[in-house]
Amino acid sequence: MSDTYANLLDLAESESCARGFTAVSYGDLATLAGIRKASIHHHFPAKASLGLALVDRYADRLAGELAELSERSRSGGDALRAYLARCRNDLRDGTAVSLLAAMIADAANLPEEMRGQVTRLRELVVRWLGDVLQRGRQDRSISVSGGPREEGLAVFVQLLGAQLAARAARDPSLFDAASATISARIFRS
Amino acid sequence: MSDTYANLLDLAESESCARGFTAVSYGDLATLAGIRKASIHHHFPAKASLGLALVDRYADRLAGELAELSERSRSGGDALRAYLARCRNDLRDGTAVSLLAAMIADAANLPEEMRGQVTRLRELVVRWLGDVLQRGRQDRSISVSGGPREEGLAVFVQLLGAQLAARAARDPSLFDAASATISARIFRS
DNA sequence: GTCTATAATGAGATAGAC
DNA sequence: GTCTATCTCATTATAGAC
Repeated sequence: MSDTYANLLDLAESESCARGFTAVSYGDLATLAGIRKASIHHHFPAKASLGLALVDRYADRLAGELAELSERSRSGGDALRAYLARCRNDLRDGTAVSLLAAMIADAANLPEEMRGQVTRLRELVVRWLGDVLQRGRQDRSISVSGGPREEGLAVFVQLLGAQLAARAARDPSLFDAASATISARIFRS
Repeated sequence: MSDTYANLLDLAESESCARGFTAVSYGDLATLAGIRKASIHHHFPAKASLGLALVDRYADRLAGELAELSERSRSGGDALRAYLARCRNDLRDGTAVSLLAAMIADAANLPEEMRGQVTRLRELVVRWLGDVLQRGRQDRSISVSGGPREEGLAVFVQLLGAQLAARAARDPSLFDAASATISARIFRS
């Protein structure tokens, strides 16, 4: 794994969060990386292989980060708060969303294999959110009316929509307004 | 009524709901309409003009439909239920979303003028949802904890996320699962 | 690993005949 | 209004030199 390889993945991720994987071209990446676009084919023969490498790397990182986030949090409420902050942070100045949100928005134009990975990633996050809500209910930091699984999915899609609406308006504060009810509805204390 | 013009808009709308406006080409539309792509330029000289006509026509139709939906509903709860059914119906077999959702997902790649129209459309719907929640609170068909405006925005982005997640998975039932908490949380009776 | 050069395709768009 | 023909440009991708 050369520097260029990882650097190309970094650039592809950043650009995909801003405009979607489909809109990112080898020409864009070549310019950003300071090499020629033909050179990118040495690392990623086809664009689908770049996409797969991108989502696979992200899946590993996300699973690790969520696990770490659970461990570090002293309550389910803390973990959920940290996840909210993470989503908010991915918005940058309102020109981007998290990679998972970007891929869900763009899924209809993604290679089939990539779309399957996106579904698995969504299920991973929804499951994690359900666990966090369950934990928060037990430690009394969270109050949800429905079952943790369906509430986890509800939180996920609300944050997904909030991120995409904020990017569309290029206004990160829209995310805050659109996700405020999660805090208001769920957190105790 | 004129034939090709309206037909092209219909086809562009249908394809945009499935794959996003950016992914729809003159070549696609020409094949679907049974004409040559050069002929499309007679009706829409540039693709941006097609996009503008598309979103403008949708804005008119949506405003009318929402107003009619308010009038026909006997309570705020009924109006919200009808809106939920409308979103669900736009999913078709899980391969599409409502045009507004599709444009928000694709906004980063849309012509600037189109993006402005998308923002105005989003504000229109969020305002309508806020009014409906307010009305439902007064007629006691709806129970919301927060203010109608922020709850309206929350409902909007949850439905936005639910639609896009369902399209990504090509599974319309995912929309049902992801929007179930709206009914559970809000409706009285 | 990166380069130049070059397909091969498909996109949006224009000119002008009918 | 629709056609053929053509243009320009961007895209993914390959071959082969260095």
